Amino acid sequence: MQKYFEILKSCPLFSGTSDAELTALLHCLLVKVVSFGKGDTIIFDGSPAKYIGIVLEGRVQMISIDYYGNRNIITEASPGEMFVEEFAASDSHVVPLSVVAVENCTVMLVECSRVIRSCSHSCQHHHTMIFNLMKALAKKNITFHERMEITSKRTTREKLMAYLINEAKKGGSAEFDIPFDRQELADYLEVDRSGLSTEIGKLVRDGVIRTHRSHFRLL
Amino acid sequence: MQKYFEILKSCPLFSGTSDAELTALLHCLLVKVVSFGKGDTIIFDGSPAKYIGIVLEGRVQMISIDYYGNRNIITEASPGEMFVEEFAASDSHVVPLSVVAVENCTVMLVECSRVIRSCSHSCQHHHTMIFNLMKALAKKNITFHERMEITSKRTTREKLMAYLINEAKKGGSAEFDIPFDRQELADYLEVDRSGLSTEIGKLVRDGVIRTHRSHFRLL
DNA sequence: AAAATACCGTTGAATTTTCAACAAGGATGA
DNA sequence: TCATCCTTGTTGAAAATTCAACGGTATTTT
Repeated sequence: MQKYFEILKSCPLFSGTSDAELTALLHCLLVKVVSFGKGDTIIFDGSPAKYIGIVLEGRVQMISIDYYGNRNIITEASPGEMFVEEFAASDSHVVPLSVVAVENCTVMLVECSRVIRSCSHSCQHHHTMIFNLMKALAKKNITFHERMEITSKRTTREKLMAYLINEAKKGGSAEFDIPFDRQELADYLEVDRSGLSTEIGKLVRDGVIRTHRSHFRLL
Repeated sequence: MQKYFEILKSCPLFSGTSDAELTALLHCLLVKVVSFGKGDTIIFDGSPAKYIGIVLEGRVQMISIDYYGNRNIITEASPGEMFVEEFAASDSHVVPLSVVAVENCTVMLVECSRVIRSCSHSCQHHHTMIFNLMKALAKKNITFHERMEITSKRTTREKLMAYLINEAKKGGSAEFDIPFDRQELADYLEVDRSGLSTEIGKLVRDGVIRTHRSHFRLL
């Protein structure tokens, strides 16, 4: 557990918590640490929304698959980031998506009721965590707004450009790597993969971007 | 102000607050009550994210308009519901959308910093409000997931059916009114209005639905 | 190192959406 | 009541997306 201390301290849920406090909290919170192999499903669509997930190692994706088999990549989370906290924190008792491991990974599952309800000997920490959770939920909301800003565009080209410009802005550079392969990017942008490839080809020919695999450069 | 007491008590932010406490809080919170005419813009895209909005009368829509003039209706809020709280509660200092009055309406604007920071004489209330805000943000997150579940569908017909089935479920009846006219529904579903009308016509001919204006019935 | 697998770009046909324009039907207001 | 404005459905042409299939190239595994 000690080996994940730095990661946990970077998690927004524990922001403003000292090492000693964190140690105490981990005992109070009834946590589980679980490892998964690449491709494994960590949380199944429709399962009870009881836990807040925290990525400790590896990377996970939140996906949903519709009736026709179209996969929709909703978000992804890296070490230190939370997932499915919105479902655990609300009164919806079900997680309406699947969480899958895109690489070997280790996650921590925290019972949300333990986070939200005050316990006898560390009330101040629970107040802090509720505040942190509130902040994290607000931020996640904004992440969704950003995603919507992208996916609400009507054409593949517009979606792609909106996404790339946003990534460049986030990374602070016109040259960057994206966390998706082509199929994943298509599933994130909600478009057809071959159409996406075609559009990328056009953008390259038009001299707007350069790319190789997951590496992109805006010109 | 007294006339809005019942509405305010139904607002999730004040859940679990007594009349006396609410009166005290309103003094502490530095609120503004403002009225707008139909079509007025209540909050402009790009303005500072300082306030939490609460609808007291009328109805508001959160919209964004892209480079080409396409309107995107993101959510709408009725009396007792909050809006733009996700931006005020996070550290993003700007509201990335516009809030418009779809009919004459009155809203209350609460300085978010007053809600979040504890003040000397009513700390317990601030804890409660932070908790309530956390719950509300989690719920709003889920609302976005539901919307995404709809807009991520690839065809107009699928989007429309997903929307209608969801509305029927929410209302608990196969017969219901939607809060949109055709253009608004198209802007919510992120599709073309004429294409939407065509698709509605087909669904009616196929015997799947009946509709007149904003009234729908699933068969 | 070879084989197997996964990833990516391309193509053409079919489907769907978008766009512009128009007409009918309701609603609104003078 | 009449005139005007807004909403809705329709249509046809243009544009874009989807779908299926294939080949070449990288990556991974054996």
